Amino acid sequence: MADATRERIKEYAREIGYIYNRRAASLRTSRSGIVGVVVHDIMNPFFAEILRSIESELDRSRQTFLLSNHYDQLEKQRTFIDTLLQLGADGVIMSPAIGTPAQDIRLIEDNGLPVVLIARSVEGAKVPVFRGDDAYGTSLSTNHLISLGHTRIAMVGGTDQTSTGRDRYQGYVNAMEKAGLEIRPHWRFPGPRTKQAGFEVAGAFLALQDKPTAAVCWNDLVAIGLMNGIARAGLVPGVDISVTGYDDLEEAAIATPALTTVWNGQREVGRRAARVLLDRLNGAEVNRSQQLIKPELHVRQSTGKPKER
Amino acid sequence: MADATRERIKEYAREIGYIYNRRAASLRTSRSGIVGVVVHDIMNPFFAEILRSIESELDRSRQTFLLSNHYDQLEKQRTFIDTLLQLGADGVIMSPAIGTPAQDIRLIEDNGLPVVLIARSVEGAKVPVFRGDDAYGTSLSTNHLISLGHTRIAMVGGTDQTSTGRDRYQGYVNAMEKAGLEIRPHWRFPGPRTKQAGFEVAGAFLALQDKPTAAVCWNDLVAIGLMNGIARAGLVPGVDISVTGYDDLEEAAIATPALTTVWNGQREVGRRAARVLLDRLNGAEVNRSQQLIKPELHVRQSTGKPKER
DNA sequence: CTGAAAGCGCTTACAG
DNA sequence: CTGAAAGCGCTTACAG
Repeated sequence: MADATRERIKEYAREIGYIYNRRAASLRTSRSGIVGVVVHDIMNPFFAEILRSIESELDRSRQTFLLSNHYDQLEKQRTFIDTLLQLGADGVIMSPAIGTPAQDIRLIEDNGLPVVLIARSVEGAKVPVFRGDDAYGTSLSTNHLISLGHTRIAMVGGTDQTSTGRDRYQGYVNAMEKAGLEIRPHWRFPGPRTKQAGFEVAGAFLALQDKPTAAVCWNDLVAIGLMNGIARAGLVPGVDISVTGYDDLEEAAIATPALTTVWNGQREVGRRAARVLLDRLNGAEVNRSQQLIKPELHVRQSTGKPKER
Repeated sequence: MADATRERIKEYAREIGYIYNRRAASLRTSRSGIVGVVVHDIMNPFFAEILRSIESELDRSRQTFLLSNHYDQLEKQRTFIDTLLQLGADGVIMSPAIGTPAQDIRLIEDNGLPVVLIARSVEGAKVPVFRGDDAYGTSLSTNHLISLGHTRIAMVGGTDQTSTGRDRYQGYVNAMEKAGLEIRPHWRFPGPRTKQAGFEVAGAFLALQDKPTAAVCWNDLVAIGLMNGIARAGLVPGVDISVTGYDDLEEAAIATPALTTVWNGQREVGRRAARVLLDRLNGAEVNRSQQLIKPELHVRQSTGKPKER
């Protein structure tokens, strides 16, 4: 068939409103052009920034992406994975829910869907993982505070239930120990990773007898919430209490005061994860190991010398 | 077949890893269980809050939702709609991109997908619309500022290209005119609806000879950005300059100072839009008119009496 | 009531 | 090289 004829037919098809049926095609070819993306919560700007770069990467390969939040509920995650399998998705990018067993990852792969993990790893799962080097990251911010002269430093937000949480805490502990500083258990405020949570910690934090002069926060949201709480109590963040964040969201630079934080390479994580998945879809053999993206400290106005020594 | 037998078979199917093929089923029944949701940008917490309530509503009916951002690009929106048609989606909930013609909505409906609009309406499209009463909303915040004694009031952020933008500006104009106050063109700062944009307006705003004592902002993001900019310039928002937001995001209550804003019923919008779509999917005849959700003023600390008269 | 057959709209392997 | 047929995995209408 001549190209001109082909074009004329396409033109005519468009005219009469023909719609290509992807279900039928997919049934026949067992390729759907759908990639699943599962994260904790798209309302979290950290994931939103990752999603954007995944989106722009997948767009180029004309893959449709199917998004879901699992809110750290294994059940919700499994339901979504099931939906992906039923729809014949081609692959999955996921930030696994807390407690995801390696077995769940295996099951997806056994059903023919390549998996790429982001942000969190799963012990024992043999798939590519892209995440920041969290322990290194919090050691950067903790060391920065130590070098300013702080000795009583708190850790606010996060949980021990994720690899990220454990690593970020470890980085803080490493830096403190290396500097010979004391780590008091009640200086740690575990909790959700939201502004609201940071805001709510402020009261307890400021009421401590042996009140720390600085806080390493789990992420920017917690840090901004904590700063809001400190400001609400009539103190000045960055002057009375130094605060560091994590992620370097777009918002960090315009917070008041501008937030000292750790750039976590979310753009990079999304882009690389999407590319590796596309490579796997094209049958390429890829590196099934953990790829740590090196974080960087961005110093702004929320940290300064301690007021009292 | 007895129920017990049916259960045993299901059990066995699960055991051997049987996966129900929804593409095949959908090909046969022409029902896919997929609902498309298109918004401007999921990174915007306003849409994120709407999406949450849509999600929880659709979850109950076991509908999968396929999400996409159009970033106000008609082309991106059309591509996504095309994908939905090809996948045989059952319906669409959308916040239409700027410039969406009624024809585009018709085309979707003609292909058998019921459409429900949220947040914005499309002139001439005969489909249900759920949005806040924007003109009424900004008149609430403007009147609040007027009653505090402000006479020079600016409008920051937004665009005339959307029904929402025009209505919010109109509400401000109405309130100003009713109070016999002057509306100066350079007191209007149109612009994107982001924190960044609000932050960047602060400089020009504060440099005005006839500087307003208050600003009605397009949404909470713009308001929080503007407040950050005001604080960065050494002034105190809520004392030196009064600021109002719009939406009442979760964040508004923990901003510094806590933001006076207009609750915009995003939960309500999402919930009702999802329900009406589900009703349409079940063949029910629904009200194809615009449903305005009545906004409410939430007064907090970012507004006060004008400092100078 | 039960079971085999037809058909949804594609793609691909195969016969002519 | 071209065109008709088979088949992906379901559901439903129909014959027995």
